[in-house]
Formats: sequence, structure tokens, C-alpha cells
Amino acid sequence: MPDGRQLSESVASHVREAIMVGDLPGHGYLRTEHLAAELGVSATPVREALMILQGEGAIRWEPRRGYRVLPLTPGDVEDLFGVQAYVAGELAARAAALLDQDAVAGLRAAQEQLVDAAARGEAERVERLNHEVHRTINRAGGTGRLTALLRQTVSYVPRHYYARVQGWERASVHDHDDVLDALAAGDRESARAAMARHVRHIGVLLDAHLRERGAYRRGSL
Amino acid sequence: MPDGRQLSESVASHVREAIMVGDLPGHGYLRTEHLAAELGVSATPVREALMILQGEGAIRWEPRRGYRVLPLTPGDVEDLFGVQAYVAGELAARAAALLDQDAVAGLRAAQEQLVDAAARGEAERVERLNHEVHRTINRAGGTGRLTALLRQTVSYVPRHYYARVQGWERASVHDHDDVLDALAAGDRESARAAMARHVRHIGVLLDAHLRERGAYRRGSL
DNA sequence: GCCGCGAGGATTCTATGGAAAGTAGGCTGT
DNA sequence: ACAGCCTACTTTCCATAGAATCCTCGCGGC
Repeated sequence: MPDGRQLSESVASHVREAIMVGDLPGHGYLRTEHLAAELGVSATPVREALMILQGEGAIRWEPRRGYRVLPLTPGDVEDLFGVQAYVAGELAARAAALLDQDAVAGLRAAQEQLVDAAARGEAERVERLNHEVHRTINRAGGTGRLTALLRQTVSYVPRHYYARVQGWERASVHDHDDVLDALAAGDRESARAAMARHVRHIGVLLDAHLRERGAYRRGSL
Repeated sequence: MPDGRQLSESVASHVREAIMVGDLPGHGYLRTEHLAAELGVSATPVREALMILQGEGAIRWEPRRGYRVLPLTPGDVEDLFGVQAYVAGELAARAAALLDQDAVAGLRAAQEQLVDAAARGEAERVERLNHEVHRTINRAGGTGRLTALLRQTVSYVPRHYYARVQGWERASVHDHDDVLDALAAGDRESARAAMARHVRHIGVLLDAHLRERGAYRRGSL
């Protein structure tokens, strides 16, 4: 529970991760006061955090009843990465038309550092650089609501969680090259396809990881 | 400001609509106490409502600063309907494989009533039946997070707003037939394509409407 | 004239208290 | 014995107040 600047967001992150890892009983109610006591805060920020999570689709709010945990099923993971692939592909396509050579060179440099960090096994640095690469592409492609939507499809899995996923670093090292090549060539459709492929790839890896860890509790599978 | 069962949701709807219509100054800050006084409620539910809207991407929360309105640009409308078309298409494809003949017959009946209501100019009834048709298809296709995501891409425009959009009723009368035919035939890809086409069609109509009404304030166009 | 700085005011944010609603368990009447 | 109601407890939900933070504006120094 790393105290962010705001208690609401801090609590939201905590609960998000707990749901992701499977610590919370699927389909069970979330009691605000219990959470508040457990985290050492008041009920108000807890309530606000649960509102945020409700907006993200992680929990369901039933008026005057409480907040119910919506367990993550294998189908959900596939679905979310499908949307993520669509949106990220679209943004990459736009970035291909907008990024100049300097920007692409900057991406190449970041990617080189990423490869280096992966070779040294510096997980945290890999994660940071990966985030930087993606953010640069996405911010180039648009600053409006499409990126907000993308953030949401991404938010349900904590950033630092990827480090535990088997094969994730290799995928980031390998897949990014195709994307950068397409961006350098200014080829919209290739960029779209490469990015979509990359995202789907990550989705498959995450799905396999979750199955192995048994994080799917009451999933349909 | 129709009092829903919960003040948070009630306030959220109010602000959502105000943003949509353009009553709120784009890029301006939203003061919680002003809103609270205006709506006759306390600051707490207002804050929660703004948290929800932040999750939907309608406003941006800057910690310790406040909530900033993100104006809707023409590009945003196009983007959101693009995602909506993708998701709704996917759900329609699944529905095609899952709905039996009875269910399709029920949809046909609802659609007939919709056509009838449109011919009589009963706007509210058209809107209700349209919602019913779409919800039936979407709920058949999945109850997980994909539908939650769809809800979100839909939520930024109030349901009853469509009645004001020129040509919307005609589109609902015409486009739905293609979708229902595909569902009846159990043809996944046709259903996907027809639904996606329908959603894009609505998006074009809404965009034209907003341009005409000058609802785009500081849009890029 | 311009930059840094500090006091005042405004606003967000969290905690606490009380009211409303929902739930569970036992009791009574048939 | 079973169904329906009633009471007590739990929990959500909203309002209010105080603490922390940020912006604004004016003053002094360079």
C-alpha cells in the first residue's frame, strides 16, 4: 500500500491489485469499514476508491447494498486485450503519420536501453522503458478520449505486475522492433498491425500466467 | 436533475449532460462546492460523482487541484464510436452464435413495435425499444467486462439525447433489419459487420448534429 | 523593471457523526 | 409445523467541520 498522493487513488490501487491477484473472494461483498480499518483510513476515501473501480468495471455497485467483486474470467482477459489491441493499433497508425524522424530515433534509443536492461535482468528498468515507449507512441497518436479509454483497458492489471509474467520481457524486446520499423517507414497499416499483434501477444502471455497461478477463481473455464 | 436513487449517480448524470450539451466551459475547473450548492446537496456525493466521470474520461482529476472539463472534439466522437462499433460488433457476432429462434423472434417483435412507434412519432417509445433491442443483443453476447466497456463508450451521451438527432429514428428503423437478419441466420461475421455499420452510422449522424448545433466549443476543428 | 517571497484567501481532502435502508433471526398466530 | 411480521443489528449513505494544500496578490530586494 504505497501511499500515493491521494488516499482515494492509493486505496483504489490496493483493491485493484487484490482483485487481480485473487485475494478477494469472487462475487463477495466489499465492506467499506473493514477496508477502511485494514488500511488505516476513513470510510470516505474508501468509498471514492470503490466508485473509481466501479467505473473501471472491476466491481459492481448495488445501491444501498454495497460493492460486489466481479471476478476476472479468462474470457474477460481475452476481451480486454482485444479492445486494447484495437485501440493501441489505431493510435500506432496515427503515430506513424505524425512522428518525425527525430521522434522515431528517440524511440529507437529507448528501445536499445530496454534491450540492454532486459539482458541484465533489470526488471524495473525494463518496465519503465517499456512504459515510456508505449506512452510516446500513444501520446503522439492522440490526447483525447481514445487514450483515456486505452488507459482504462490497461489499468486493471498493475504496471509492475508484468515483471512476473513469464516471457514478457522477451516479447517487449522482440515485438517492438516491428512497430518501430513501421513507424520509421511511416506505414500506417503496418504500424497498426504490428502494435495489435504485440498487444495480443502480451495478452496470451498474461492469460497463460494467470492460468498457471490459478488466479482465475470462479471463471467460466 | 431527476433524483435517482443515489445522489452520486444523479449528480453524475447531471454533469455528464451539461458537458455533452456544452453548458460547461471547456478546459475550466469544476468547483465542487458550487455544484453542491447549485444542486442542493453536500460536497461528498458531488466529489464521488466527479470521480465516476473521471473514470469515464469526461473530466480529468488533478490531485489537490480540482476537476477539469475535457471538451468533446469531433475527433473524440469519431474515436468513441469507432471503439463502440468494434465492441458492439464483437458482441453481435457472439449473439449470432448463441441466440435461438425464439429470441430472434422476440427481437423481431420489438423491432416491429419500434417501426410502428417511429411512424407515429412517439420519440420516447422509439428510444425505449431501441434500447431494449440493443441490450438484448449485448447481454446475449456476454455479461463480463466487455459489456462494461461498451456501457462506458455509450454513457457519455445521454440516452434521451438521441431523440433530438436528425435521422436517428430512420437509422434505427433501417439498420436493425440487417442485424436481425444476420442473427436469424446465425451468421457471425454478417452480424458483426451489420452492427458495426449501424453504430458508425449513428456516429456520423450525431457528429453532424453536434456540428450544426455548435456544441463543439474548442474542438480541433 | 523584474524576480523571489510571504501572507491571505479559497478549495480540496479526510474524518466523524447521524439518519436511512437493508438483513437476519425470533416470535406469534393460524 | 409453517408462514408472516416485527424487532434489533449491520451497513450504506449524506452532511458537516477541521486540517492540509494550492493559488493569488502585494511587497521588498536586486
